Amino acid sequence: MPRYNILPTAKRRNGEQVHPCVACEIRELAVCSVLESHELDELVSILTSVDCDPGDAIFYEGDPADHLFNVTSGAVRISKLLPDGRRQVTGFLFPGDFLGLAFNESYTYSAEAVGSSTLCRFPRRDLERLLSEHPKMERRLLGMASNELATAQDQMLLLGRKTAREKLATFLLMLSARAERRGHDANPIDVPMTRADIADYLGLTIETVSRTFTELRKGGLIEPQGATNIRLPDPEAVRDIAGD
Amino acid sequence: MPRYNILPTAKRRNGEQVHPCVACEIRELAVCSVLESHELDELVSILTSVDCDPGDAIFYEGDPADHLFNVTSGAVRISKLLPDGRRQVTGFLFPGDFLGLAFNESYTYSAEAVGSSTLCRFPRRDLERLLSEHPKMERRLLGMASNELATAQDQMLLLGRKTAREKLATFLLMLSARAERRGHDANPIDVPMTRADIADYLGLTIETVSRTFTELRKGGLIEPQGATNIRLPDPEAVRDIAGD
DNA sequence: CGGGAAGTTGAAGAGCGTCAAAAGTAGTGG
DNA sequence: CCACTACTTTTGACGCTCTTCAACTTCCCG
Repeated sequence: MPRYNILPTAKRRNGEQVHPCVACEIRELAVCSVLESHELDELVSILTSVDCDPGDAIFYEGDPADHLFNVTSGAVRISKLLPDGRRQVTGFLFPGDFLGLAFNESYTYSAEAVGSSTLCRFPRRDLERLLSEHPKMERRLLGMASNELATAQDQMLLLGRKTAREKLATFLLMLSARAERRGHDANPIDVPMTRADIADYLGLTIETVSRTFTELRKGGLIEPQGATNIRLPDPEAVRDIAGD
Repeated sequence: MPRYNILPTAKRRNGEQVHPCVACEIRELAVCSVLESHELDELVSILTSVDCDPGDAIFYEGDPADHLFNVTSGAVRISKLLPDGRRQVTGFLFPGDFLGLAFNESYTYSAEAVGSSTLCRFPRRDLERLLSEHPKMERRLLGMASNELATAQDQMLLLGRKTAREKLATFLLMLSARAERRGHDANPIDVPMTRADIADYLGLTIETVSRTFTELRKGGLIEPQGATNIRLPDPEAVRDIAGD
């Protein structure tokens, strides 16, 4: 079960109390990047911090869409189910990513924490009011939505037309690129999700994912460094396999 | 080759000259729905009408993204290619749908007319200026983008987890629902696209699409009424097959 | 009519899924 | 620290859905 907290004030190294958003490491990536320091106060006033353990549900498909979120640490998995249990993971969200941008009354997908994660939660009504008062936030959100749309189309190309090998290669490069965008190392890649998550994201089974990882490892294209860490000795070779 | 025209004024039945957007049949579905009559003038001043024959390219993946579009008649196909020619159709657009919403410098996909189609074309710079002056247009666009995202996720579920049979059934119901939303009949469905388009949209081959159509026809689930028309004798049965 | 594209059908094969079992990993408590 | 359990991952054998390749048919437009 997620834990909901009011946002604590953060401390600078010298002990000075500062606005929590000002200390937020991923603010530049999030919606908040367009707000001035004094405007952040309005955001904080409607915001709750949410701590999640691995596997915690943030919301389920069909739940009333009362809240919007911003991932601040960890990783979140977005998924949809067919009635018989087949699952499609439609995306992984990382710090800075926005969650819940479906202007319907209900969520059309489920969201769960992959590893330990934290999120900023905004009541939808309050955020919508804030948005209409700050068109630049709306513009920022439109930009983020456009990017998500482009990502979704890349994923459709992957799901519809790529082989298992190409899918895995593309997946690893995606993780690498997203880590880099958040200021982390691009190369030894952190892979926090399980085989089941990866399989459901790539439209494969866990067995095929496992076999394909083995195949890439034996081909010298990946070097596992631990349970959740993979090194790419030759990123260009992986790029060649990924295709697009 | 598409033909570019300045937007002609439209005539009411009594011969009165009226603003072309006022006569536009699909205005309620498009971005334009949020604008007052006098605000439409600003839109018309930056707009060019584009007529396309079947197969005409509207733009290609990689082209500089200088224009945005609104489909006003016909149908448009959005697609991406892999270097070796494998193609994924990521969506079909119908009257009222917005095209080009990728705030990058280049288009990340190609757009082509499926049948004879017309579009409203806006220079990107001009439209962006207009958007920043009319936050309600921006809000409308954000809403449309959210809907597209939800559609994209449905399509990922289809591509990653559905069988050929389920894919075809879902596809037909999608066409039916979209026709209805535009005020057309939901049941004898107009299917203007080729087997190749359908195959590349559903992540299948043309042969599998053809075989599956035959199978559905022999099962009494669809009744072809002509080259581009299909009747569903029992829509509920099709819904059962579609799954979600 | 006639020619080219679009669609259908058949036979064979590949890639990935399914089922099953073994091996590895993590957490828990004595 | 080790044993016990539960879960995740890997590996193997086999089967099925969909693809590939090929031939044939139908449709359409000059």
